[in-house]
Order: sequence, then structure tokens, then C-alpha cells
Amino acid sequence: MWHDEVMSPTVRRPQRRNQVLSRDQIVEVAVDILDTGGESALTLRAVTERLATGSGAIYYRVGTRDELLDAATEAVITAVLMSHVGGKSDTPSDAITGVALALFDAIADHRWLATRLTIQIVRHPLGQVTVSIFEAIGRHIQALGVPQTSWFDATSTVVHYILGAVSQHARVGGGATEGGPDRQEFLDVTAAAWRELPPERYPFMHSIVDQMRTHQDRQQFRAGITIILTGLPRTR
Amino acid sequence: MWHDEVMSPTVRRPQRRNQVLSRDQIVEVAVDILDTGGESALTLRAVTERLATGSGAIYYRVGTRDELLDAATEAVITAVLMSHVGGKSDTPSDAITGVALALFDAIADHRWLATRLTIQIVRHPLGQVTVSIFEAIGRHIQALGVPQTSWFDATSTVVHYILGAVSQHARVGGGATEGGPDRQEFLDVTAAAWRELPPERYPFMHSIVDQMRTHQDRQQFRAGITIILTGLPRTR
DNA sequence: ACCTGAACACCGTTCAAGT
DNA sequence: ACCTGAACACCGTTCAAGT
Repeated sequence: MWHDEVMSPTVRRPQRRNQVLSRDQIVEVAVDILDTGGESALTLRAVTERLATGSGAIYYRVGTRDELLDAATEAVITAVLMSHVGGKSDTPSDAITGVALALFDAIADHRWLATRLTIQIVRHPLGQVTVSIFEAIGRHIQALGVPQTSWFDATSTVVHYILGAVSQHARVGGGATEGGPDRQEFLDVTAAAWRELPPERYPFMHSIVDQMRTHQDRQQFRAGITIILTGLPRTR
Repeated sequence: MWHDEVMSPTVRRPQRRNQVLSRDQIVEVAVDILDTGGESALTLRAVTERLATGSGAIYYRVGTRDELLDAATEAVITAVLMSHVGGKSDTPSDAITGVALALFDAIADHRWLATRLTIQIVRHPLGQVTVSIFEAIGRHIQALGVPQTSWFDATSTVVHYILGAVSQHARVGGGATEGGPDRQEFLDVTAAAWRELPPERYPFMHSIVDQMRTHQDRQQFRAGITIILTGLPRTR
């Protein structure tokens, strides 16, 4: 039982890291903490405890807590987009929808990501994260037959739609269990609340309450992509 | 000099409020602090100092700091949408564009709003703020000739686009001075950075760098609205 | 009913000191 | 060069006490 500790003291270093701390390790742990406990769980103390290090080490490798959050966001987004370079046999429309759905699913898997993506974009509107997403979408905008003068506007529209849509669905879906009972209960409660709204001030809400109660997030998200792709200018 | 204080002691209460604190007052002060110093400036201590009260009063009238932020968001959004009920002579397309631009401008005036709008929507995806925006847009979707079965999807698409687009432009524009030198400098720096990207990995970014450098935020935002309205299904 | 404000627990960040 | 961790300043929240 206790032999191990005594007989091979060089193999086991029970308390502290014996390797240099890497930036990637820190970011990886951060993502894990965020996935488990949400943004409020990511305290510097939680990170240093998991890594058995001091707070200064995080500052040395990454920077402030905010920069750690940005790094985690960039890591997740980059990984998602990386895994979507293949599959070239699709039509341009399918390819765009594929990238969009990959981002959609990433937000479902990492609920903290919706908020952080917005913050990232507010602060670095044309930074690495935006660049990656633009490139992944824009590539296929070209192939779609959109005239060159409209490439930037067209790609912006698709990307902005994805970012906005993804925020709203971050909570409704609630992970992989798309049709779970929690979701339907939530929709029912919301439908009831909408029916309580004064009809003369909110006629439209009353007219869509049934559609809202029965809608599917993923399907609605795709419908939006289709609407935008349909509206893009084409050269033919 | 000192007469006033002595002669009319009931008129002047020098140190403390003599009126009851209202929820609206608190929210108003919160918005003002946010506009001046951003989200980080909104501390409970800053609010209580401005109102010459104690922290408990805020909790009694509003709740936590987060609820205060939500209340500020709701107040601003509601005010913006309220001021857009008139002008019925527009075409439905113009009306939708008008609401969209009003929200766009609101974000420019209240830079903290982009982030907070996302957080609000992540936490209360179908709450009051979403309801107000949906109603303001949805009304005109009907008039546009979109078949009833698509009303919810169509409105969602427009709203999600607005929310996403507005986030990215929160910083680039930087308030009312749309064409300020700061902005052009920022675009030039970004363009230079994009040109440094490896062309084989980012061919698309290289192809749009000039468009990005010369684009106008507001115009691009409108272009997106137009694309979506064009793509909506119509009964005719 | 409404407000006060001291007290508490917790947090991000720094930096002199170590190796 | 890289890491440690005590110390600091600051923050949101609570709650017994007041009016």
C-alpha cells in the first residue's frame, strides 16, 4: 500500500507539478471549469488549485482573468472551425449551414460561450476569433456566386445572424437533450406568459404563441440561414 | 451666508434625501453611470454614493447588481422602441429598417448595452426585452406579405441578425462620430494585420481587406437587413 | 414599510522573494 | 526564466438595527 511512495520516490511527486506550466494547460483547465460550473466558477483561485500553482503563474503565462476567458473562447472556436475544413463535396449552401450548425452546437456544449463570444467581439471586433469565423463562412460565399463587391457585406450578414441566433438558443436548448421535458415545460410557461400580455399592445406575440410553443431551435436556426442565403445577390 | 440654514431649517435637508427612493430613480442613475464609465464603473458603492443612500436600499428596491443591470437594459430598450411606434406611413420594409437602426444607434449611445443585451437574452431568452423587440419587428413582417406559418421564423431571423450585428459594431463606430479619425485608424491597423495573415490559410480575408477598410458600419448593417427581407418567403 | 451602514466572505491583481 | 503565495484594495451581499 504505502510501498509505492517509498520505493519509487523519483517517479511520484505527490504534491506539486514537476513539469513547466504551459499556456495550453492553463487554458484547457479554464475551459473545463467553465463547462462544469459556468463563468462564475472560473476564479483565479479555482484555476491555481487545479494546477497546484500560484496566482502569479497564471499572470505570467496568460495575463488577467479576462484574457484567460478570451483565450478559452478562442481555443474552443478555433477547435470547432478546425474540425470543419473537410467535407468538400457539399454544395456551398450545405457547407455554410454546416459551419453554422457546428457553432450552434458548440454554444450548446459550452453555455458560457455565447456571452463571451459577444464580449470578445465587442472588444476585438475584427480580431482572431472574428477572422476565423469570417474565413470559414466567406470561402463558401464566393462559391455561391455572390458578386465580389458584395462579399464582405454578405459574409457579415451570415456571421452576424449566427452570432445573434446562437445567443438566444444558448439556454433554451440546454445541451444535447434537444427535446427534454425541461425545455417543453419552459416553452409552455413562456406561452402562458405571452397569452397574459395585453392583446391590443402585443397582437403579434399572440399570433405566434403557438408557433413558439412547438418550434424546434435547430430547425428554426437553419430556416434563418436559408432565408439569408436566398436573399443574397447572385450573378446568375 | 449662514442665515439660510438657520432661518428655514425645514426647507433644506442638507445631507440626505428627504424623499422616498424610487426604483426608477435608481435605474436612471445606473444608466447614467454605465454611459459614463462602462459596466465596470457600475459598483453598488458608486450607486449608493450618487443617491446618498445605503446599499440595502438598492437591494430593497431592485435586487442584486445583476438585476440592476437587467433593469437598466430593459429601460433603455423599452424607451428606444417606444419612440418608434409612430410613423405609420412607411412601407413595412422601411419600418423594420427603422426599428433596426434605432436599436443600432442605441448601442452606439450605450456601449455597455451590446454585452448586456446578450446576457439578458441568454438568461431570459423569451422575456420582456425579447418580447418588445419581437413585437416591434413582427408587426411589420405580417404587413410584408410573409405567410402566417413563417411569421415566427422570419421575425426570429431579423431579430437575431440585429442582435449579432449590433454587437460587432458596438466598438468600431464609437458613438456618434461615425467617420472619426480613430475609426479610420483602427480600420487601417486591422487591414494591415489581415494582410499579414498567411494567404494560403486565409485567402478570403485577403480578398475582402479593401472592402473592410472602406466599409461604412451603418450602410453594411442596412445591407444585411435588405438581404434578409429579400430572402423572406412571400405569398405573392 | 423603508432605509442605514458596518461586517463578512470573496475576489483579481501585484510584487518581493525564491529557485 | 519561471514560479510562489502573502498582502492589498475592492467588491457584492447580508442583516441587525433604526425610523
